[in-house]
Amino acid sequence: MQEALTIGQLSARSGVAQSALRYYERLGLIRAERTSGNQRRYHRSELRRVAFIRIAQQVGISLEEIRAALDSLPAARTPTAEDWAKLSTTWRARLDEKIRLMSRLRDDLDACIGCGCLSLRRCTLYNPEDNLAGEGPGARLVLPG
Amino acid sequence: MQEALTIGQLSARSGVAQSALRYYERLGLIRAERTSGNQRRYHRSELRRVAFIRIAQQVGISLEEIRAALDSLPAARTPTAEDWAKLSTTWRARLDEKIRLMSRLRDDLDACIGCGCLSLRRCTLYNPEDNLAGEGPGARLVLPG
DNA sequence: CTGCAAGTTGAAGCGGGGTTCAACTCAAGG
DNA sequence: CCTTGAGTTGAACCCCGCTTCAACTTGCAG
Repeated sequence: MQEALTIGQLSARSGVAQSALRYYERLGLIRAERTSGNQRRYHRSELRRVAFIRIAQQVGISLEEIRAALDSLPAARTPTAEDWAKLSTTWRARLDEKIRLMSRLRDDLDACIGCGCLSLRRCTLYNPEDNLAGEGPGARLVLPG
Repeated sequence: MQEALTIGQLSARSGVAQSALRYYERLGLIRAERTSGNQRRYHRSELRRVAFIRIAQQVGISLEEIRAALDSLPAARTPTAEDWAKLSTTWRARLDEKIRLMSRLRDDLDACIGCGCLSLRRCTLYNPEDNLAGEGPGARLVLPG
């Protein structure tokens, strides 16, 4: 098993179920060669792809988006450290954005806890873009009773 | 429309589709009285519940969990500011935890970008609990080629 | 050569979070 | 009244990310 990994090995090493690996293959996220007997054999570099997929998922990226990103890797050669780093960097930006949003949500929530409000119309937490303004009487800042 | 809201009004004010509101009702997340002609009429406090639901969803909480949390609200009276604040505070903790996890993910990703690695076995990013240790040859820290 | 674990496939199922549809009924203004 | 828009229902459907199943076939150790 020096060169190629069986699906069982890839699964054990990556912690991803075999069924999920086959599913990823169907979606074009990973690739496998076949033995004469039609069994999958994975190149070691697929380990890295799988790792990348799981990490991206944790960042909240859909499999379709991940596929698109992976498609940008050079097909001709095994991706280098720089190739991966480049992709990771774009994930890093996504992560930053997510963290930023969640932090804001938290801060807004703090403000709302202060007044006990969860006002739909005024609360930045629920209505960040203020796109429901001018709706008539509207919710009040403080609970009626 | 001083006292009760129709489903159309609640939908417009909350930005949540009518179908979703009916769905939430089926799941026991919100309630409605009925007119003599069987139409839903929502108490204004339901606006607040809906706001709460959407916020909780953004934090990544399932509808079932949200239902459980909302069930802890006093059924006998309209929830007060303090009731909401108490719930919000527990969400705040969830948010903190999520932010903590994502920040760690980001820091780990930074480290990995530094070395170009996405090693399954060594990388804390992918294998935080180190639960795959001792798997044989294993992935190397630096890409083979 | 045999026997058993490991691998193969397509189709179906699942849980979450809804949307869409058909076939009605209600409410309210002219 | 009558019309028209708003509401009602259950059932069916959708997308996502998988898992499970049945019915085989391969690979390899003894």
